[in-house]
Amino acid sequence: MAYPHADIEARWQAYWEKHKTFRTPDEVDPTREKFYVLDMFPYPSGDGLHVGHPEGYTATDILARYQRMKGVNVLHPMGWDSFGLPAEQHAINTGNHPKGKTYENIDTFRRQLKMLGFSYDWDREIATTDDEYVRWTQWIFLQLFKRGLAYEGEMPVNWSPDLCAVLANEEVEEQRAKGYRVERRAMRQWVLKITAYAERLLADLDDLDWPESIKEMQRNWIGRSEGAEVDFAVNGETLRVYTTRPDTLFGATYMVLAPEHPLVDRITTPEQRAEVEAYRTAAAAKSDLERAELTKEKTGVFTGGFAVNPVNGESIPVWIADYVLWGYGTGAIMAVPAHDTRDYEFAEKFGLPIIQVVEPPEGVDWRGYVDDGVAVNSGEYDGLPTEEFKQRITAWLEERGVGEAKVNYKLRDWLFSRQRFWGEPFPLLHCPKCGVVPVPEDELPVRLPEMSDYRPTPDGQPPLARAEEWVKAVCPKCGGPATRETNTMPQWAGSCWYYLRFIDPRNDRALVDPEKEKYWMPVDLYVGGAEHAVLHLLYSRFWHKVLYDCGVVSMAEPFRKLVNQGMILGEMEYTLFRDAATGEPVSYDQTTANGQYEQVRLTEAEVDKAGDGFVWKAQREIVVKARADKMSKSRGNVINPDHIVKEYGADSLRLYEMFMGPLTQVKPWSMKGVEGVFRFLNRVYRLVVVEETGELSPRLSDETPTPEQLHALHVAIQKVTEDIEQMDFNTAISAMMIFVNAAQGWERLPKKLLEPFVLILSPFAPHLAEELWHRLGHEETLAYEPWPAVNPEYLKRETIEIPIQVNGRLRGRVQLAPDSPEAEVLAAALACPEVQAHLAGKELKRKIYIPGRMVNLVVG
RNA sequence: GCCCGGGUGGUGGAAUGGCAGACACAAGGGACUUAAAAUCCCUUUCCCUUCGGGGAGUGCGGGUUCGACUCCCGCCCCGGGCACCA
Repeated sequence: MAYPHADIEARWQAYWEKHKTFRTPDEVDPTREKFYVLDMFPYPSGDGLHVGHPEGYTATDILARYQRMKGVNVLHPMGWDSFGLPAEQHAINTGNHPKGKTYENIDTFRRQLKMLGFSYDWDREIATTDDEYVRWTQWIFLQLFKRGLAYEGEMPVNWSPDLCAVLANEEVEEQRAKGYRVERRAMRQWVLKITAYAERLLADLDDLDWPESIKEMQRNWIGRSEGAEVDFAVNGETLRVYTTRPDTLFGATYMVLAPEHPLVDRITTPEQRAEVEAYRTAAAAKSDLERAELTKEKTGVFTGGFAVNPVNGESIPVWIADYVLWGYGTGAIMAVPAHDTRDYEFAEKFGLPIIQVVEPPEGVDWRGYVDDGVAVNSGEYDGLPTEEFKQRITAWLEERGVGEAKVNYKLRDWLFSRQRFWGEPFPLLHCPKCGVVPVPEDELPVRLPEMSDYRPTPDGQPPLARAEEWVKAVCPKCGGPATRETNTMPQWAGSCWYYLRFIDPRNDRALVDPEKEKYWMPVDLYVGGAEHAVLHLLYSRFWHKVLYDCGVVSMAEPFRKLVNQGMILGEMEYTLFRDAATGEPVSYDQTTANGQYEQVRLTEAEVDKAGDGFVWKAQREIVVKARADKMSKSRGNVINPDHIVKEYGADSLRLYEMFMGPLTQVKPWSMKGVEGVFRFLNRVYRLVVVEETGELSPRLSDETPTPEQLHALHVAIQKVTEDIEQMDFNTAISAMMIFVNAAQGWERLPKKLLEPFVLILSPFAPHLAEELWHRLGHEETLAYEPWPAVNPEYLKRETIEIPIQVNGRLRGRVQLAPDSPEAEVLAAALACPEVQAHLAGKELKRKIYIPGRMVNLVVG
């Protein structure tokens, strides 16, 4: 027998919808405290919701419901990141506009989310594919364009012939992992000048309440480095290099240019030309990734040219090698093999000289020593510590006009166009007379046309180029004929600013009303997966700063606090390996990568822990594989939230996902664990209702709760309150379980005792809580009932138990009043018989009392 | 290679200088039942025990402290991110 979760959940979801319980007022009251709690909105894929989604969504929902009960004005919205490749693929396959499939998927997602009882203000729902939303995405792009932050260039890009699309550097890995080919190709592209904001994006990270790991990832991505540019003379020309170690200039024994460097042509000697050309051709054919993959073995070719080192007039050979990147610094380096790992490898391979110029600490080999030290073999600079040397030599270079201090970033400009149909069209026209002209703001949005063929063209022309009528336009400047830009924006565009639109989703005069923006921003808590650590979060911050500079938003950073939920893995699986040929079981640690094995699933009962691993009970020398894997269709270990809700109810799913462990941690799914929280909810239900009859429990009473009951209740209130604030949801649930375990043993259950308990349960299991609240005699929703306050009086105990240690080992306990003076506690401790046995015949050297916690007696 | 996390019973986890293993799962035993399910109660880190208790124990090795899962030093293993950025 189980509590009627299906009825209860349907009833309260209907109630919330009918009463618009979670509607956030449109008008803002600046005097009211606010809390903007945001989930990373999902891409509504055709597969529907998976169990990973409700993890973060439940966490934010608990916070939202809790804050409402604290009287805070809460903004808790949901929407759809609805542009995306799967819908476009569907359109290509069927010839139908991707819109249809997209909005069907949204309907599925919305139904599934409502089924889980999240307290979103659904009146604020937005989709990035809505015309009204696209309008403002395009508007923001125009602001970037007008500020010179969007430019067009013939760029070497990552072209995927399978996707017929250009990918951002950041996306290459992801798409390759999915099996798509990616190669280099030069194409006309729109690029956003994110590098202009590199310094601010880096500096403003410091004040954010984000996980340190995410901030660190962004810092690494931006990759700021300080150093110097130095001019070397080659054949009367200047070869400029970038180095972070100008102090090692005396140790430069050769130079390396990127194969693409324009100087290569002019310095290559006739004897070396053929070899150099061959190397350059080979390098050009490789993608960035292929170049990186050949890391193991350095390659390069001598150009025949020599460069003169400005600090000592030495002539050193100039090589080309693909370990030097054309896109970073000046595309050329001075090589200091003694103190740079890459240069060292290269010099070793090609027999180039290695000169020590940094003295490492005592006992460390100078060869390949890359850290700071003291200068040697550097003329008048000998003896200088690295840091000081850097400054002196940079000043010297600047004085002579042969170099300067320079800051560099790894961050590249953001390749912003895609040769796809299903994205925001660029609000730009190409006019033969006026060049690139923005579409006037009052003509936005530029809508996508209806088409019959959504395929991209194999030559890289976007599908929009086929929409001949759509492409034709009139230039707003000269009135002459113009053509529309046929590239579209990447999926990131819509997700860059959606958190702003939630504040004022139906505004048709501005993307957000400034007064409302000022009230609601920043987002107080942003929860989502760590996979967006760099891309989405960096792009959003960039756009936000541009909007800040435009005066559209009032502060420089959008997300005050960020939390990443940990991934939910499939169930723990025990696998026995058998030799495919003989059928003999093979120990997992004996298996090899190219061996052929039959894999057999074992149950927990068939295995036993042995040392670090698990063995097969039937044959204990056989080690089995024990691990939980990522959920995936191919592994067949995907848990469908619909099934869980059907079987156990939404409250159980919510509660289980919060009870599994700390929110931020990776954790394996356990069906048994779901049943565990389900049993807990059943027990809660039975405190109030007699399950068989549906009648109120005869144990309920109008009496005043006993001190013992109040104590248990207020301990729970305190723990749940603290834990919600710290997002330690698993221990909050544990505290409620402790209360319910105690309550089961009580003969009488005063309503005044259960009511506050139902309230603290409500953020976690809102449907059941509403039902019980109602059954306890309330007409209205509990969503805005004041959060129960802890009464410290009830937390006090008449006596407390003090553990007594002798030499740090627990030997006994004493019962005392909590405010007993130290002397009394120590006397009781010494009098304790179990303790005395360990004191006998020894000298008492020290007595330590930690008030209310414990006693330690040190004897010798 | 570098940078972050993390390592605690059979399992998920709790305890952030003061009783290691809360809470839950699994397992074992019992009650109820014609029986089963459901429910409820008990046991459950390991080893020894004369059943009073004793000893060991939070990846490994050291250290600090009256006291260390917690702090410090060195190492091993697992997960994630970055990876020729000069």
